[in-house]
Amino acid sequence: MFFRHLFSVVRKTAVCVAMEASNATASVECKTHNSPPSVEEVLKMKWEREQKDLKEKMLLMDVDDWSKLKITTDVVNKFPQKLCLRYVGGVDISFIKGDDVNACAAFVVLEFPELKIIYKDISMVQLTAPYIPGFLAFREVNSLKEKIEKLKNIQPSILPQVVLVDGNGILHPRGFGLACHLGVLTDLPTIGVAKNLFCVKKLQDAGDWLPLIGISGKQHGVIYRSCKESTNPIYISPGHKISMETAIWVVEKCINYRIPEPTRQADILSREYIRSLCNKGESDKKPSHKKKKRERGQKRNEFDNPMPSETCEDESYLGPGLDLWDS
DNA sequence: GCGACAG
DNA sequence: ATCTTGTCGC
Repeated sequence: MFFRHLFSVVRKTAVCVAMEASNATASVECKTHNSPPSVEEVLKMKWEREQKDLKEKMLLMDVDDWSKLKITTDVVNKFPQKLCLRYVGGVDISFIKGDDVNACAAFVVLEFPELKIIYKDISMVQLTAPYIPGFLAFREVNSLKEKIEKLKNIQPSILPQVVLVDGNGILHPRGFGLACHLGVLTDLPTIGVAKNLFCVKKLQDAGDWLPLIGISGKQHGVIYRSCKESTNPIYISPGHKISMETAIWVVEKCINYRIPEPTRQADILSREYIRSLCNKGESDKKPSHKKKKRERGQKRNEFDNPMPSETCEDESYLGPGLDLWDS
């Protein structure tokens, strides 16, 4: 059972998590009408409304047959393809060191359950919006959405039945992370898979706390140990048109290494592209791909930073009743 | 006032 | 996100 892999968090990333205020106010603090609002504050208020509107279209349940049946490897050929999970997508964006605008976006489709790449779309994109914590989607979602829409047009037969997104789903200050945003805009099931815990609510006052093994109410996501080689967990939350249970099931089936294959491949390919940019002429925007792959360089990233030995006493795994933040 | 903050 | 080698362990 994958739930056995869930473990209580004693890592530093989790320490900063705080309890959500019961009287949830807008997370964007409006200054008292003394100083004029900064550009960032204006953006936050505008984007917060947008998130709220889009969130109404979000669906947190399994809507497709494959997600209800969860037919696995051995019987996959005995059923009509419509009932099976066959195509899993992954998206990721990589950046150049000193460039805030130009980045490389990758969208891949893997065949399931073999997890082999059958489609890839990697290209440079322009990211104009700034990155503001809690509003990642406004920086990245358009580039990703375009690639998905492109596939809808040129080869809808291999359109992924679910897309894994690097970033959070409902595990988000306002319950609407990048995975949700992308899901609603593309009308595809999405799953958020983050490599770091995003604090849903900052510690407001001394004494504020958050039970990781929850108390009541809504479950925002799970902390998931994806493989035995790494104690460093990932953070899974449903994005759109998928249930918590199915989201975990999909991620589990996509694990070769710590990061599920769809997003891992998207990450590898976009980095590779950026790298070939640097090796090539700096003025040329269209570099020719070099087939040179650094087998060892990749491998390093696969097993990220092991947990410090002092924090390794986490034999306390969470049970199936895991709750996270209340909403 | 300062640090933290998915990617 | 990005800057970065070797190294320890199964």
